[in-house]
Amino acid sequence: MKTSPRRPLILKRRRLPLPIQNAPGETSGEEPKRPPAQQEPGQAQASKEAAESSSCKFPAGIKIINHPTMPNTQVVAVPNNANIQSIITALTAKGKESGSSGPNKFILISCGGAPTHPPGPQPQAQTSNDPKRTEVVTETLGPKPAARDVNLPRPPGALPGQRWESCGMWSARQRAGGEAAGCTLDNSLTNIQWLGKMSSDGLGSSSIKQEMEEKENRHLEQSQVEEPPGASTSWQDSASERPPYSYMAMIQFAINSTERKRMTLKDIYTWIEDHFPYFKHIAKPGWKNSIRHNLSLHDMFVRETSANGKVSFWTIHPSANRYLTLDQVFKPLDPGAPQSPEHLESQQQKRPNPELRRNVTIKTELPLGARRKMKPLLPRVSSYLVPIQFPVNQSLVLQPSVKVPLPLAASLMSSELARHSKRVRIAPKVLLAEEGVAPLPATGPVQEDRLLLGEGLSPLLPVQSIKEEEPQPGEETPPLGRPIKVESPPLEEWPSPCLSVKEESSHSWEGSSHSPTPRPKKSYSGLKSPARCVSEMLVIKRREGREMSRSRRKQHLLPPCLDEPELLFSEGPGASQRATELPLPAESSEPASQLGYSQEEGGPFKTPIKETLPISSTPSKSVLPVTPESWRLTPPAKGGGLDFSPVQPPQAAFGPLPDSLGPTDFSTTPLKSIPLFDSPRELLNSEPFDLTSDPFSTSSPSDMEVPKPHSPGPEVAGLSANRSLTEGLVLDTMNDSLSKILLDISFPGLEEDPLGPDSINWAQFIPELW
DNA sequence: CTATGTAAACAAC
DNA sequence: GTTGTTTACATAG
Repeated sequence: MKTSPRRPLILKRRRLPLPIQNAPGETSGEEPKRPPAQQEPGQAQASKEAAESSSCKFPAGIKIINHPTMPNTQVVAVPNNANIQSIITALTAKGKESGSSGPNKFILISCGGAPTHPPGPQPQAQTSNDPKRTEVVTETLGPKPAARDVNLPRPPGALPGQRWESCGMWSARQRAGGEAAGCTLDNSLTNIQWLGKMSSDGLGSSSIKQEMEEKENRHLEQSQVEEPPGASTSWQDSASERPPYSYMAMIQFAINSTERKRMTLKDIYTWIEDHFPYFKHIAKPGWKNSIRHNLSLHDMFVRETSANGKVSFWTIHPSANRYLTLDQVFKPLDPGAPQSPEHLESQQQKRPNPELRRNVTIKTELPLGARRKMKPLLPRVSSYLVPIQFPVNQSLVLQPSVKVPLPLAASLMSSELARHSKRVRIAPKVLLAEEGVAPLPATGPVQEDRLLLGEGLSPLLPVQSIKEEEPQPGEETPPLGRPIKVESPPLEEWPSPCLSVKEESSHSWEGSSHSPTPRPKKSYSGLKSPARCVSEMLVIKRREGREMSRSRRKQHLLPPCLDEPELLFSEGPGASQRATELPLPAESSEPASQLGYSQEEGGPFKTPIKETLPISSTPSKSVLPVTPESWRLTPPAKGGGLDFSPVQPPQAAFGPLPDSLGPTDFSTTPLKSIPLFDSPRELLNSEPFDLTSDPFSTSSPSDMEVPKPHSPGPEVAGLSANRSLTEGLVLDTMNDSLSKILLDISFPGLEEDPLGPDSINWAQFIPELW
């Protein structure tokens, strides 16, 4: 597929059969795996049917009302279990029929309904039911061309209970499953999956891809360490070709394929061999040396020792972990089916294009084999859209929580960033030194990315950190000295409590702090105390060091913060507090806010480092250009391209979200849709959160009642209690675009009603919703 | 320069 | 021999 530049992919995708309702969202279901690209036919049909019928008629439960203030715009309340695709198809037909003179824009919002999805668990977040949501914000989806899929967040499997972490847009494929899985974010912001998902989750149900992904993930996870070789099948064909992923990326895939997100060296070897036959059959034996070399070299890989000290597990520093999984990345290219740009490689690396989103253009492939069947997806950067991070999953609705915005913003930012710049790295690598940040789950200073991402998985962090424990029960950790070696430097380095990080010995910078060991290598510890460190340090040691020798030492992670975007809220840094301490996801309380800043964190982190990140991964250097440093993210992964940014969804943040608001009436809020921005960036610039802007064409100012404050942070925060954000879709049949939007719902009841007089009481229009 | 990939020397088990 | 850490070199971008 190519993408036309403007045409929203989504629409295209629409054609595909999405799984409908039912979605499979659940994990359970699972469909058989299908190739990613396509969906099942059957479904497709179904959708068609729906569509057709729909042209005018829509499934039961769907409510359509004219938007009070926006011309040619109708608000469509879709039951959760409805097949969103069908609805979209029908609406599109309807809009086309109407042409410019009639309703040609539709704002879809979930109104509850039987949830198809997963039954069970719902995250707290969900509450989808609330209907109240209305308007606003934006998003991005779409338009852009390349987008691939946005994933919606929740993995089916994810348990609500666990906080889901939604990974936000990025898919979280990983199921969290029991563990925390992290979410994986996909890096690709572009995924469209969300569509599918929406259905399931929010609107409809199903997302095809996700499922697929999940499946894969499952495999991975299940197999965790060892999977059956077959799993990777996708590739198999290409077996003999060298995978387009760097060792770093493969290691991440391997580690992230496990629930615990840790793996022994041997298992890493095994996983790689199983998934990439090339290494099993063709590569020289030296590849293992390279794996080890990469593990030692990159700070993002942290070695943890079991409690008893007998077993070493390699983990990915939470701050740097983008939770990449093979599925996310890889897609078989088929000759026939070209994947689209999307897949392209991410490569960031390779492609110089700055802007191009990877998508399209790129494809690049690796030099090597030139084409590999596997395509690397994109990674980190997002393409245009950033997905929203809300946990959309289930319901579209975002949680009302106030904070939400931030996260979103963050996410957006990140994505954007990515876009703009070249690759943004979302997940920065943290410099170790600097890092401090990361790990902390709870306390820590912010973790930037993680937060963003999703750390949500909160569990992850903790888990990981904890990891020690589990493993060997027996041992346990001795607290004190656990067997492990931790050498971590004192706080500074990694703040995170949990994780262990390795330290670097070398860092001079850090050196200072840490002490002791002559050479510290990494350490990990289990928990470290919570010290948070300040990242201030940040120094970059990095290479800068030439100090070090020239050789490369470990690549440090950058502090995420740095990268992070403060952007979102551009404004203000001030506003944001950086959360230094953000609570963990778990904490919940205010997740969002936290998240938000998390990004900002940058502060803490920031990487001084040269702009370029020292880090290893690296996507590209380019990053900078675009955005200055504000966020520069570092991509951790360098993998050939794959770095995926870690983007993490802020799930946690959301997760916690309260459902709190009950539905109340909201008053109005006009919707603002998001225009399709070409670039996410635009969105951002445009004030992401600002509700004000109206995407849709016109937007009437009036409409915008939304708070929108300009100031980002605040804004978000600003949402008053009576308001909530939720996610919705804007279908513009004039442009054939489908965009995600955040709806800001306000509840009129409250005195405060920000909206003001103007506001509209949606309840009046769509009682069902509320 | 940076990111990667390789190879290899060493050290600790 | 395995696992880890580090150096060196080489190469592509």
